[in-house]
Amino acid sequence: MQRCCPPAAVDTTDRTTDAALFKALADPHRLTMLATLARADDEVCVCDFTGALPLGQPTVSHHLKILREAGLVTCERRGTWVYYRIAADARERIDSTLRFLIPQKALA
Amino acid sequence: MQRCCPPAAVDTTDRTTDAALFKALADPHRLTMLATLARADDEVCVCDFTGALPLGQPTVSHHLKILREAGLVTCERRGTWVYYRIAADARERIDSTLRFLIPQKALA
DNA sequence: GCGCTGCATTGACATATATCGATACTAGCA
DNA sequence: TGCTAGTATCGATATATGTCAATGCAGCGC
Repeated sequence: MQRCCPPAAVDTTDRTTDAALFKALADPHRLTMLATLARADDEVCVCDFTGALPLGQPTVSHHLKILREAGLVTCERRGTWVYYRIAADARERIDSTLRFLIPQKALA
Repeated sequence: MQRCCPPAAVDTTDRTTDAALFKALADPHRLTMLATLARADDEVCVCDFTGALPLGQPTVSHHLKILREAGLVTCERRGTWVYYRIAADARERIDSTLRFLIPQKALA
């Protein structure tokens, strides 16, 4: 086969970890939770999510676990209730992943 | 049931569109393609991807379609070959989605 | 036209994911 | 100790997703 053009250099960096981060963000309900936590002055109780989201309690717990395992939120149990808050570096982690993925071109 | 705390305001914005954007980013091979396009001075031929990725040609085409439908890349056919380039506003679209999702807290 | 080549689409299949019901775990309270 | 309530985990299921083989389509050269 003849060449179409000078062969382009395909970036060979493994992006599995980056993809995992975006995967955690790839659900509208999880984004709702994150947005809520990001806007909350303080922590948010799980029961607030189960009350406000059109999801069963196990499903809410499932999504929170995914956010936890992605390192985007942290939680703390106090008595019967569990309170979640957004990880301090959540935004920065996504930002830096993005910067590494799509470096900002110099402005023309 | 007694309250655990003053009820938190759950953000009710529909995040379906945002989730769709992140869904397009939630695959390592698609991130590889995006990173390559972001670093290419010019456009990249599909054959470069099929040559460099451990994927069949239909699969590469499938992933490129997803990136296209997400508005992250554009393509142009010239003769036998099809050339892709990253959308000019790809980075900004993701950035603004992120800013809307997790507003940067004022620094303490 | 005919054949060849690069890319897109289709169909099938295996795996992953979202969801729920049932159940287990933990903490507070009688 | 038992009972109740909030949360997490488990099991099952339906849907979504990634992958490939087969096929279709567009453009080029004979």
